[in-house]
Amino acid sequence: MGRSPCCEKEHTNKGAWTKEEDEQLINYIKLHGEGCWRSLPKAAGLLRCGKSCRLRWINYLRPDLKRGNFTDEEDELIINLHSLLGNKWSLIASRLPGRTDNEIKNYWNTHVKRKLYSRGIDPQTHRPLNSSLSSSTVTTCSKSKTLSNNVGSSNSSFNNNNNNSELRLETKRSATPLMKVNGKQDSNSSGGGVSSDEQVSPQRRLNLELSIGLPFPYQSQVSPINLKE
DNA sequence: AAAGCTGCCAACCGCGCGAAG
DNA sequence: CCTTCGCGCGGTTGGCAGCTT
Repeated sequence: MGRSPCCEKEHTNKGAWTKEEDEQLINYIKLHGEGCWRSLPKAAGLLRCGKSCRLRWINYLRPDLKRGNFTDEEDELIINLHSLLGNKWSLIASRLPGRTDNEIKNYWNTHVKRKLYSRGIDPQTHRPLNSSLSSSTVTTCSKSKTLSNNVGSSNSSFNNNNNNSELRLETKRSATPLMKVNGKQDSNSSGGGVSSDEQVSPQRRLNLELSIGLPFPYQSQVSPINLKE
């Protein structure tokens, strides 16, 4: 339906970024800040689509990225947040400075799920596996790809299954431009989105007053999430 | 030593949303 | 209002590295 592709595909590179491309992108953003991703590649002399540039910057090149292993605290935080938010990786990432949604998503699919399974917890519902055995097949998948397909990806299954937790989320982007790191705002706030302590207007505060009646282990640790602390 | 398998992660894709015109 | 544009998100995939047989 007439949606034009995000970029002219003819003359754009795809796949892994080269060092040169990285440097070009970094240099350009240093000079001009983030934003206007669509026009950035041309301006920066990159044969990439804007989307690709944005992703590369956000997920890999940003100076404030932590990288390295997740700590146990981060693990638990991710689990708690996921129990509240489901697969809202960007929201979860906004609570973990220096971590990106992509990174957390990958980490969830590769490590955390397994960890939860080993604790006997269904990673989608955050309830004991027994209680959700009927709905979610606990396959001991031998392939990671099938694992992520089987267990991971369905957003809706989280929402549907999790009927015990009364989620009151305003996760619409209108209410949560959490990660708005676009040009105008500031180029510092590339800072993983959370640094936005500064100027979160009341309307823009994420209202995650979550009243939750989780049957399982996290309720004691769950506190209302409010991005402006 | 080689082949096959598994795990991981960077990057891509499609779509929804809000803003602008 | 309606349409178009651009951004950002979540899901998925390709390919490499490490491990096992």
